[in-house]
Amino acid sequence: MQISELSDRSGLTVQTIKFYIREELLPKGAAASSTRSEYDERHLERLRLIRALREVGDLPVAAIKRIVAAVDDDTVGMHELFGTTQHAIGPHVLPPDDPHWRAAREDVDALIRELGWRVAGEAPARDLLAQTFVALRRLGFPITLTDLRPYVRAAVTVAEHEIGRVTGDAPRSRTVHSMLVSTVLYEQVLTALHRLAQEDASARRYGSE
Amino acid sequence: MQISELSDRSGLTVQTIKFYIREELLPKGAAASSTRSEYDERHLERLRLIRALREVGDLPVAAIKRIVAAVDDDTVGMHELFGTTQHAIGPHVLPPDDPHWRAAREDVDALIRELGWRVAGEAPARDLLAQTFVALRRLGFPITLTDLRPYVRAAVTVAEHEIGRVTGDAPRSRTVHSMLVSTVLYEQVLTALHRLAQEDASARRYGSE
DNA sequence: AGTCCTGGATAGTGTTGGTATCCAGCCAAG
DNA sequence: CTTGGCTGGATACCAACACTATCCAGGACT
Repeated sequence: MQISELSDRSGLTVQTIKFYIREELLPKGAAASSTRSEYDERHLERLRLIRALREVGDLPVAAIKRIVAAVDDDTVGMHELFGTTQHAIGPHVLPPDDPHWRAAREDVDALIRELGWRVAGEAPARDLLAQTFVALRRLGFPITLTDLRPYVRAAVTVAEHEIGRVTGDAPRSRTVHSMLVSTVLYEQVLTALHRLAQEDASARRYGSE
Repeated sequence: MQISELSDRSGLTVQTIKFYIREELLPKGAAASSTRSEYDERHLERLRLIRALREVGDLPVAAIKRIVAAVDDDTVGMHELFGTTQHAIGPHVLPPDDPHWRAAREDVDALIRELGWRVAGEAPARDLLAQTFVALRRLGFPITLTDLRPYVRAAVTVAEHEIGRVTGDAPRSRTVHSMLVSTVLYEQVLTALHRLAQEDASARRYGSE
């Protein structure tokens, strides 16, 4: 397959594909001559993955690069890939040395301990949650454990469902894709349904007609 | 209050505040002389809101501008503000004229009809969901209604909780803030907890030590 | 009187994610 | 065996975004 066919089938321009090769998101094709390379289904599949992570997951190119590097490394296990992905999707806020921030971060850590969750200490999602706590407090809407309970329950239910979906004796590449799909794409599914459910609830509460 | 005090108390630089005034996110202060203006608590509150929407919600400045315009317009009701916010947060993908896309979008519309949800036909979250469906299919992980059920349940539970939190006989500005907090900030709470719960589930499933 | 701060204007910066061009070198069709 | 189109590879360019830096002259405080 030539690059133009790869372009047609992936829906990305030739320039963009070249760009992804330069950025090492996509391996180059097998050189057939000095001005021609051969691409195969694996390239197409990789492009589909890249496109999903970029367009749906809105991940920066640098994050995708780290993810595909882990995908291509057979020594990386499922749980490690998970951590890599979490680090890649961020957020990449370096927490300011602020007492409010430290307090919020401590609340998050306490919550996770209390729930008995096994989560890496440096997981970026801890910072994301802490950052949100700080903002909520600044706005005069302090968060309470009671407020959090429905979120925790929802998150647990959904997460368990997702990990169950990944499990299976499929080949590694399939399992790996499944994991990325569960974390990155289904996060969007949850977000979208959350927004839609909110609009419905709002319509019920405030809507007249 | 001078602009320097506003800067200190909001944690934003003077330049940034000037920039927000230029961009009409923040009204200018009351001119006290040709080179001095007076700012009050409302300016500070507005800056806190802007900061939360930017840093936590990651909303573009243009979106925040539309939101605060609706906030400041007393004729805009709660549900309208809701719609404005949803449009502002996007996504702003103009759906391609693609049969796969149209099919996915039809699936989304059918799902919403089936659930009996009252959601605007042009709600961007419909497109977000459809876009995700397309990507999932392209990657060979088609979604089924069964897959979706836990997400729907989680979304409904959480959304109901949120709308309940907004309700109350507080002054409009408080209610309006509450609604924005619920939609933009609690979305991040849900996302963060989802990621943390996933990591825990993954650790349980794959973790050795 | 001197120093600092301010509003307002204009210009510049760094990052991100591509696009656009150009150049030979090939390859296949006529 | 030439001609037209496609290629790999390199370089330059671009637009959007969210600030950031400078400059200016006019107050204000000390």
